[in-house]
Amino acid sequence: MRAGILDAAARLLLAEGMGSFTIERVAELAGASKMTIYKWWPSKGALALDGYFTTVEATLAFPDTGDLEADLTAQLVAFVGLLTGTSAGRVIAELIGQAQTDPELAAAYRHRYSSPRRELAVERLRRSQDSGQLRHDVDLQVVVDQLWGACYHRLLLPDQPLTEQFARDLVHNLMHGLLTPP
Amino acid sequence: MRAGILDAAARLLLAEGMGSFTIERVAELAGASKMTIYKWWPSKGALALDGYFTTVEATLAFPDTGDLEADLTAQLVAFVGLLTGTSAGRVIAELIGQAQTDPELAAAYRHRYSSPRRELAVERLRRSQDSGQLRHDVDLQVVVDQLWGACYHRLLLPDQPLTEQFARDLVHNLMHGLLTPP
Amino acid sequence: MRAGILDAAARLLLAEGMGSFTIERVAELAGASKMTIYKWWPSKGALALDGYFTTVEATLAFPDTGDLEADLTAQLVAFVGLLTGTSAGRVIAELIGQAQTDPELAAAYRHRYSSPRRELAVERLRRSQDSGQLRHDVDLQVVVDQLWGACYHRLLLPDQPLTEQFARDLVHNLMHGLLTPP
Amino acid sequence: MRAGILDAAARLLLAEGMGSFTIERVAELAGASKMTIYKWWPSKGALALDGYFTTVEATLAFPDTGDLEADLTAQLVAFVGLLTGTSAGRVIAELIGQAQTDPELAAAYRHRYSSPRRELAVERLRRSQDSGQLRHDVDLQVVVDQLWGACYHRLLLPDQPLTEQFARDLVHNLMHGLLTPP
DNA sequence: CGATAACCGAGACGGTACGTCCCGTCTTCTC
DNA sequence: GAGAAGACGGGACGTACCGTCTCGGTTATCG
Repeated sequence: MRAGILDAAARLLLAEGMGSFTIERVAELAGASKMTIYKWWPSKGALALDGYFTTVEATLAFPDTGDLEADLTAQLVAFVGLLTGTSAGRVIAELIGQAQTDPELAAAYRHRYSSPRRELAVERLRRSQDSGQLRHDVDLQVVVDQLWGACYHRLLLPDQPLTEQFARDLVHNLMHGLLTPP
Repeated sequence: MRAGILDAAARLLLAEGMGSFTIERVAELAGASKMTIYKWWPSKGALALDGYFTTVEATLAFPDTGDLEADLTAQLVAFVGLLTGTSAGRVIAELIGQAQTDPELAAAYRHRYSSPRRELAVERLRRSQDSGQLRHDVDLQVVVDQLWGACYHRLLLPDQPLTEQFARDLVHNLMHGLLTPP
Repeated sequence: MRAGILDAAARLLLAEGMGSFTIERVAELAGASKMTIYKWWPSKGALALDGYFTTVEATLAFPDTGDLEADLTAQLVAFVGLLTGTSAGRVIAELIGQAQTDPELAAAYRHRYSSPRRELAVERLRRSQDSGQLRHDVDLQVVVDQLWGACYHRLLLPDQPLTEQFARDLVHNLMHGLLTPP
Repeated sequence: MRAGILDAAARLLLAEGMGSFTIERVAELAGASKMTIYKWWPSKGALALDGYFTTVEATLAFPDTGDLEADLTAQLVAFVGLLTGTSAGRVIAELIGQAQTDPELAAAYRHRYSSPRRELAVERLRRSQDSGQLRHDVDLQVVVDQLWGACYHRLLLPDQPLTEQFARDLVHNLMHGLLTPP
């Protein structure tokens, strides 16, 4: 029953987005009772998130070829591709949006998705820092916000397009700095 | 009447957040009819945004002392201060959240707030680029995402704290790059 | 809209009885919103009663031919005919049943139906008492319970059948007493 | 287990009335499973009735002193006392109310309570009829409705109060008739 | 200056979804 | 192997807002 509900939730979410995502419609689609849903998920956002990640489970493994710049670029290009090439972008944006007024969803998103991702990235960065490639005084968490956070920014506040070139620029800018070399 | 409605909207928004922000409650608070509100605002998000900026109108002028790094740091520190020191942070986060499923609000936010801000920042950056301080191959819009976008990231997905040090790190990282100098 | 709702309520009540009488179904049948119903009726029983009497409005005028015994018999025979010959019997029984746990309905039933009926009967009886036909020490309200109340008893607790003969017996017993004349 | 369930049912019924009488709450109170209850009682009304009579078991034996009028008066006064002096009145009213839409309860009430009571009364009356005190053409079942039925009427449709005097009047009216003696 | 139009408050209305409660059935696990 | 524990689909409850829609009464403009 849990599986059926999650499946129905994912189907509804991908087909119609959070705007039409309703506990009643999920229950109907899943042939389940609303009570059953309320028993297991604290909010509709939490259900949407759970349904989304259970079926989609984007794996985006983090490459480590030794060339940090290439690895980061590859990862970010893939991330941008996911956000723009599939319906994942809209769904993630709507989930994050919902999370702003749904603490349960916010917590779930953090524990389930965003924290582990940050950690993966930090680990990869730390290896380069340990090998002396990156400066030792750099707070690697900040780096994450300047790369992936920048992508989320363009996803959520789409003033400017989210392109592969954007992903490449992010890495290049941050690696080499903006200042004209002396 | 417009003024009264905007005032009521702002009061409600600051007092209870988007979760309780309802056109009916705004109408009641303002002593206005719902029809009047619908006549002037296309969605509750647009009203919330309008109410917020009409009363708060954060001005955050962009300094230009000639020292780009200092100017950016000052600006970002002030921005972080706004987001964390007042109720503006929560309100902005909830507005952006709402905008994910409210196209009217998204457009309004873009035209009214985020685009002009980007442009101000880009102009300041361009002056430094023109003067040769910044590399000429840098896309300045990307820089905006790597500074302000990173702040929004920590606002909307608060895995990591949004501190003054974070703001300083953003500028330093990006200006000088992460790579260990040869 | 009130009229449409009352009509729908009456149709549902007569067609399916109180068991299926649901505010949601009335709303659906009437093409009305549940809120509209809740705005005007304090309970589903009150709505059922209102719907019932608005459309049925049993008039059962009280005859006064001068012959009390004949008048009472005629009235009671007609009453029994209404209770057994139409669907009114079941509906009234269910309304009274519902009223046992629905104070709003109980009050409505009393003011709207049962009190005026008692009064009509008492008036007719009083005329006979004034003319000396009935003993002056008789509490006429008690008489009502011994005639109509007895019918309700057989309606609500159907151990014994509710027949025309029963109606006739009620009047005869009470008029002449049970004791063997000396 | 049966005993525990009946006890819980009775406690709940007396404490909160039929409005809050729920199979789930009885199960919880009794520490029993709902299945167990459904195995033994066909409806919640049947359970309520069973619980009520198992613990209360009003005995109200029927006196026979040879003086019919005194016996009937004593019995009815006691009956009215039960209905008004204890919580039995409300419970019985609610049970009869529930029975209007619960056939299982209606049947149970009839077999368990109302039929035997009628029979007791009829037997007492028949003895007086056999002894020539009562007229032979009187249908004794009708008499029951004109005495006890009248009390139920005032219980279920409380337009007029249910008093000891009422009980006395019932007997006197019916015994002696209403007509002014010639 | 008085008629006439626009505007706006008030709030009713059909809807949709909410989150809760209880029904009657069922499975599971324990004693 | 009976029974507690409780999950489950179903359906109604009463509430909150949505966005649309009349109503009147008050302004404010124009004849």
